[in-house]
Amino acid sequence: MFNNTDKSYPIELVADFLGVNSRTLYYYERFSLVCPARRGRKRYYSKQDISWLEYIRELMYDQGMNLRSIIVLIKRRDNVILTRCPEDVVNSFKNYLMKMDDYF
Amino acid sequence: MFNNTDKSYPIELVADFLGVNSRTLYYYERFSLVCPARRGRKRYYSKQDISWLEYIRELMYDQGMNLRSIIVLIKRRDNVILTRCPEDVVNSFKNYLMKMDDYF
DNA sequence: AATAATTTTTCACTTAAAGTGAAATTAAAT
DNA sequence: ATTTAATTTCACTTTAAGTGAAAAATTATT
Repeated sequence: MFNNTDKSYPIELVADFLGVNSRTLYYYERFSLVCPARRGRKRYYSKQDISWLEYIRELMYDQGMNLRSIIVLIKRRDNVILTRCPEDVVNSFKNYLMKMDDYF
Repeated sequence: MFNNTDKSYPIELVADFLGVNSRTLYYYERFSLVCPARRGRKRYYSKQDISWLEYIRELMYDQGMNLRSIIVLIKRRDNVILTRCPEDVVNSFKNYLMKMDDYF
């Protein structure tokens, strides 16, 4: 139907699919952990975004990582992360205005 | 002076060396993350205990892991862990009375 | 033995990360 | 213009990790 990088799924659907609150997705977005497309003001996520978000949950709940350490891996361009992390997320960390630092 | 597994260092010295509060070491002990010897009621730690504790701190602060996930790795007998984790700690997880579960 | 000193234990507290509920705001649709 | 729906804001909750201080227990000293 949609290809992997087509930003087509609205936030409620994604939240529902992942079993998380949509506020959690807004929360992740503050750290640029995911970069949905905006059409109008609505957010749309790709399949890749969704599996990346699933991977984040796995890292957190199975591997016991926290958001900060996931961000560190993205900044480091760690291989484990890069195979899964959408390009737009990686790019959002190019400007070394470090996302997390505003909030912590 | 002492070999690697000699339990010879008292808690205050270890806490001091690691830059943590001694209460933190008691806290880790509740989860069997470290098993000091007791002579009288005093605790004594080995060199291996100390470098294992250092590794725990590294996992937590550099790798962003949490105590629960470190415990999961010990239970899994994960290779990364087993090379560092003292035998008595590994053994303390043999009885599958899972340490963490009483408290969480 | 009595007292002092030290270690351990307990209890309740602090801090920070992660997440969330609900109202207010803003934009889009009718 | 009014309704509808997504977003934003604010303050709150929850949990993990850690800690301060007093109480209890043990060991050492006089």
